[in-house]
Amino acid sequence: MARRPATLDRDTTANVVAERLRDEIQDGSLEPGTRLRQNEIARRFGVSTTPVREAFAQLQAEGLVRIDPHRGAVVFRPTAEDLLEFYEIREALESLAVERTIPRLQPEMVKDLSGLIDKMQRTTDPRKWLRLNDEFHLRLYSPAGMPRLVALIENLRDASTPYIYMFVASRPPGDRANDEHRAILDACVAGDAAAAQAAIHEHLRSAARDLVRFLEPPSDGDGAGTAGR
Amino acid sequence: MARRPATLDRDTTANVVAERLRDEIQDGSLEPGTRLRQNEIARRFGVSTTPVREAFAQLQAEGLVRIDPHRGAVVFRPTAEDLLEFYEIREALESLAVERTIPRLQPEMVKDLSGLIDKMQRTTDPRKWLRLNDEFHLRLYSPAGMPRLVALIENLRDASTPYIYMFVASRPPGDRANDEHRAILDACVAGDAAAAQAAIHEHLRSAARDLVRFLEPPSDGDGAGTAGR
DNA sequence: ACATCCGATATCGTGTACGAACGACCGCGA
DNA sequence: TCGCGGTCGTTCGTACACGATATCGGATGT
Repeated sequence: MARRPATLDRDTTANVVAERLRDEIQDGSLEPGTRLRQNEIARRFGVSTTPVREAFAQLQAEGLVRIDPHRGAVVFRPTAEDLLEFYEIREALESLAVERTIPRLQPEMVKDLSGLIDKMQRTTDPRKWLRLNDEFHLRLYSPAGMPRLVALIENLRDASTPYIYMFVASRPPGDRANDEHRAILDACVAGDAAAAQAAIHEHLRSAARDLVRFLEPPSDGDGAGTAGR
Repeated sequence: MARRPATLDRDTTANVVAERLRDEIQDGSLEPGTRLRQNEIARRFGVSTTPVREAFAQLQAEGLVRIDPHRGAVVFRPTAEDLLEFYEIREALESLAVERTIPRLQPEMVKDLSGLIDKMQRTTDPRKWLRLNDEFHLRLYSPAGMPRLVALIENLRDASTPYIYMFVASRPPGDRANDEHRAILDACVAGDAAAAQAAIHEHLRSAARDLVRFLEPPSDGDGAGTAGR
């Protein structure tokens, strides 16, 4: 059946399913904690269950869903501690990346990155802002010539994206992030590795602080607030 | 204790297939570059092809195999640069882990780790030595209370294990690694984070040096030494 | 009468078998 | 020698059967 124009199938269906699910998770269409039933997804995309399973596996590898054997897949819902851990790891990783980037940073790349910051400043749509944000960081690290490192960073960023999205959607992006980005870039241009790393630390720390504050509204007397997971 | 990270469960056959393949890759039974045909593997384990595919996906996520769409899976063969990159990333990650471990290190754990070093010193079997080596590092980092970080480190270690195995199998383990382990542990006991991190750096750097030297026999006029991959 | 425990049923994930699609290889022809 | 088409092998996708797990209802005991 599904005899679709094969031209667009340049990817395997498992990949396209994974891609669409990833988008839906990251922009909040699928909230953390949602249970993903493979039959339902398969029907929804007009495919069979096997590629859906493969897609689940991919997403699990990326940390976006969790699969409990014989029980199914749920959209991953990290705890506040998990998020803090992610950010600490990212501090170490992005610190290394920016250190390696600095000596190889080309002027044209600087211009490029600067343009990205400007564009972010003019963007109000959360989804677009997030995409630009990711693009800025990944492009910034690409001159380091360490593709695995960049991939790891990308994964970690993806894992917390749903929450950042919720946060950014709730209150406007704010200028602070833009200032911090500018500070990072300036330090890189100046060739000052220590300053750039410090700026990254500050950037990530403030983001983590915001996020945790956002996730844990002041008084939550433990209890079974969210029994999920 | 620290059982396998994500989904280890002898329950589903996909996991057991993945586990056995992982072992075979890591101890060299399956050399890097080998093409894995799902029918063959399925027959060999007496299962169907679907769980084999799932197993491939898991191993790809761990960086042990590479899957090209419509072409199949091959055991991953990192280049020398890839290995160097892994080790640089590990320096950052393990550095962070040991820093977080130090304030929480319990005396009994120290005794435990010390025992592991002794056992390694008495071990000549490469496979056993490797297993103890991994165990030492992962146990050392476990008090940090950062499970994701430990999982990342474990993945990176796994990715280079096949090569370390080849190296260790070719020439006896040597005492240097043991001395370095001892130095790391001593610094931790002394509560000297900086010294511990320096020791880790030294440990990883010397390992990386050995590995690269082993992979690239002296005179190789660049060229297409190993066109693989 | 209420709560608890237990068992039948339904639902969903897992594994098997088969057909379809794609890429690789070989031989034929110009 | 180089390009082209056919054939084969392998992977990818589908449909179905099995098994495990969760849910709901009923029976039992206090």
